[in-house]
Amino acid sequence: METKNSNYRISSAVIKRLPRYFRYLRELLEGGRMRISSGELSKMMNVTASQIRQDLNCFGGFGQQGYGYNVKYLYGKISEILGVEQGYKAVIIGAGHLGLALVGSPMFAKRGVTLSALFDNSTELVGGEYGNLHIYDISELEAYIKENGINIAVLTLPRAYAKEMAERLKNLGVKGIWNFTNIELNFEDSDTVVQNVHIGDSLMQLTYRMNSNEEK
Amino acid sequence: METKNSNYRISSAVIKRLPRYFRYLRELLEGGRMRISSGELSKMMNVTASQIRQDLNCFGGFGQQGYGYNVKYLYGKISEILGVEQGYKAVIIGAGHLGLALVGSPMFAKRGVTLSALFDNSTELVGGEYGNLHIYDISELEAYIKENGINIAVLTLPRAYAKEMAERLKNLGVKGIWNFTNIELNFEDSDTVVQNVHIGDSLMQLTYRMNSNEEK
DNA sequence: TAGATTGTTAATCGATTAACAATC
DNA sequence: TAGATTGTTAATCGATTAACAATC
Repeated sequence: METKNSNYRISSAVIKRLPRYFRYLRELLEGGRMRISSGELSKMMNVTASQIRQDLNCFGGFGQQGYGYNVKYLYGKISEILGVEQGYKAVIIGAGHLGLALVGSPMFAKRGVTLSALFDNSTELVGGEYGNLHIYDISELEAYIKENGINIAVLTLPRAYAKEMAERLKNLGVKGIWNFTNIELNFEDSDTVVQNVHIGDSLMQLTYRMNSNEEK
Repeated sequence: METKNSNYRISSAVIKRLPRYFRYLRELLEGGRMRISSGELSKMMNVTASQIRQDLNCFGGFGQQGYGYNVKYLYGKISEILGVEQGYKAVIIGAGHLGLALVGSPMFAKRGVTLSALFDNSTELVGGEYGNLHIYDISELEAYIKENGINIAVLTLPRAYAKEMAERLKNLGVKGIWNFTNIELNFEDSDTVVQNVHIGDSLMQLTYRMNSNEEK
């Protein structure tokens, strides 16, 4: 990427905000908007204009004084930063409801990730199709991943299998694991990164807020 | 709740960490562990002991000098803070794969939330059952929610319906909306709280990290 | 040119960590 | 009592906001 300062570490506070910029810019783009100022975007997103300018400047000067930001250009830059242009390829491991829900969603396509196949260990499911994706037996995992250059594995299998499966995937050279089991996986110092999803934590934030609302 | 300082605002940094404490404490409890020190917990969780003590002290002195924290007691306190003891009752709106995946998960039960029913607008699904839950027609929503004292609605319906449905729920007096559609809902100054889940943001964090890993 | 808005530095604010007295 | 570990204050660190010169 030819953005500035590729070396110094971007704070995780900034990283967590990037996907939200991506979403808002996409909407602006789809709405046919050509340009946007940090001031106007800040109102839409309920953050300060200062923060937006600071965040973007971690990666480079994407705007123009007196003009603002070109929506299409900025969207492209953010996409680049987030790896959307990399054309990552993913498989889903576990063809239960959650796996199938993910197949049915436009989320991956919008983010430049191509879903390639499903895997399961149930003989009932294996051999079937869902949303144009074939469901393979889990024993075919090694061959499939190597042949198809898969970078990402989505874990939607029972948590009991998660750790073992993650190891297997790391050894296969899969570079990203998106983990929906409620286990916290992590590979320190590995070049396989794990993103743990704790959907229950979100439910807890909701109930916390409901609860503290009530006290007033 | 009889914890200290119920009045002053807890920072959102702390709130976001609470569910993780809840998870770790639960595991300790299930493992039969009686007590834990901030030092040991900090090693398990990869945070500083200082942070743990600070976080817990926002709500009260749950430990004991020279001893540490009683696991069961602390778990109880955290549960209280997070609203787990409130016995919230939830319905799921949208009986697609995502909705059904949630029904099948122990997540709600573990967090003190009782799933009560599913709603959908598809005549094929309405009248059916899934995981002991009845699937009602969406037209029955008003009556059902009032009769059954539902506090939480989980939105797993197509995003096009989300905004309208959220309004409807707010007017029905539902106190919490857990929104899985990719829309950002918010009710300022309402006593209905919305928790937006942006699962795609998590995917983007994964691809960001994969991408920045590659640059090295 | 004048107006607008960025990029960036400096100031502020808040969150994290360190340290230690209190106390079990 | 001695040892351990909390609760809490103070110090540090980092993130956010404000301000403004640069510049389109």
